[in-house]
Amino acid sequence: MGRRPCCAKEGINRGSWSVWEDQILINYIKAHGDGKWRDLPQKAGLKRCGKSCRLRWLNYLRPDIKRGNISVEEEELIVRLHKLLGNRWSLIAGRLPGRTDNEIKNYWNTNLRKKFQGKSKKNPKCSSPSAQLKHLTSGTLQKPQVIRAKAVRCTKVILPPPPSNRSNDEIKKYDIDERTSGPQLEGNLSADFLVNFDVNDLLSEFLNTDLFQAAGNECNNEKGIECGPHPHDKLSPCSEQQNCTIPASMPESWSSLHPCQLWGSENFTFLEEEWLA
DNA sequence: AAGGCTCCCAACCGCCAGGGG
DNA sequence: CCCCCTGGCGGTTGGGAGCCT
Repeated sequence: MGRRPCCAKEGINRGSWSVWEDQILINYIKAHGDGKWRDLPQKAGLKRCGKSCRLRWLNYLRPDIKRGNISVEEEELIVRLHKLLGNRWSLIAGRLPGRTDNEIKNYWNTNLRKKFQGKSKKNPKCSSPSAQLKHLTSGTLQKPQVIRAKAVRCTKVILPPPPSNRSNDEIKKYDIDERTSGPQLEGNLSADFLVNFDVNDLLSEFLNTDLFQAAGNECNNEKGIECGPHPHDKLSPCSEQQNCTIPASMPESWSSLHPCQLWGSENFTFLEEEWLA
């Protein structure tokens, strides 16, 4: 017995969506919310597979989708994140607000793959970033934790909780710009949410860029966030009292990779909203 | 002008993980 | 446990647009 198809193939529209189909879907989701994709087409009166409706909504119709060309900053970010994460498009998309995994995947395949792949001789053991991750986690760490990361849409920088001895004003200052809102790691940084791997092995190139060079001892990043020790501490050691400067030229899109996110001293600690051990 | 070719990207497909019964 | 359903992910496809000859 084979896999049950996600929907009946007969009487189902396929291919490009028409304007009126889009409108029906938008209206339905506005009224009832998304989810329950299997039932949605019937309830909404669409002759489409539920999966197709989901895809259309997530990749094209959502109001927060950013359309238009990928900027230079976004492209740089994609390239760096691809080096770091490999073909984990949803994770990469999670760092680019308004961009979808499909869009980034397409952009990579059409514009960047030829440009950036096959340039360097690869270590066969570490032929891809994910392979590197596996290699690192199996070899250098006591307890490998990475299996799969659930992507989150990047709308807010994740910070460790403010030190408890701060005043209210200080804590307020510590918070992130209200322009961005969305998922934030709350409470304690549980080990369940952390994935550790050696920054020097995996990320030295990534971090050793102009954007991530420590430029001083005072934290004067544009959001006024006080930072703790950063991953590039290893590259440019500093004490807990010494913080790092984010260059003013840092593109907005890079805020999703604020070094505060990359928290840790012994190992580079990469935070995602959810890691499944 | 027209036919062939290439590129782009929306859409599809199969697989997988998690949750609930 | 096992099975089924659902949502999510990454790889692939194919139609249309644009370019070239």
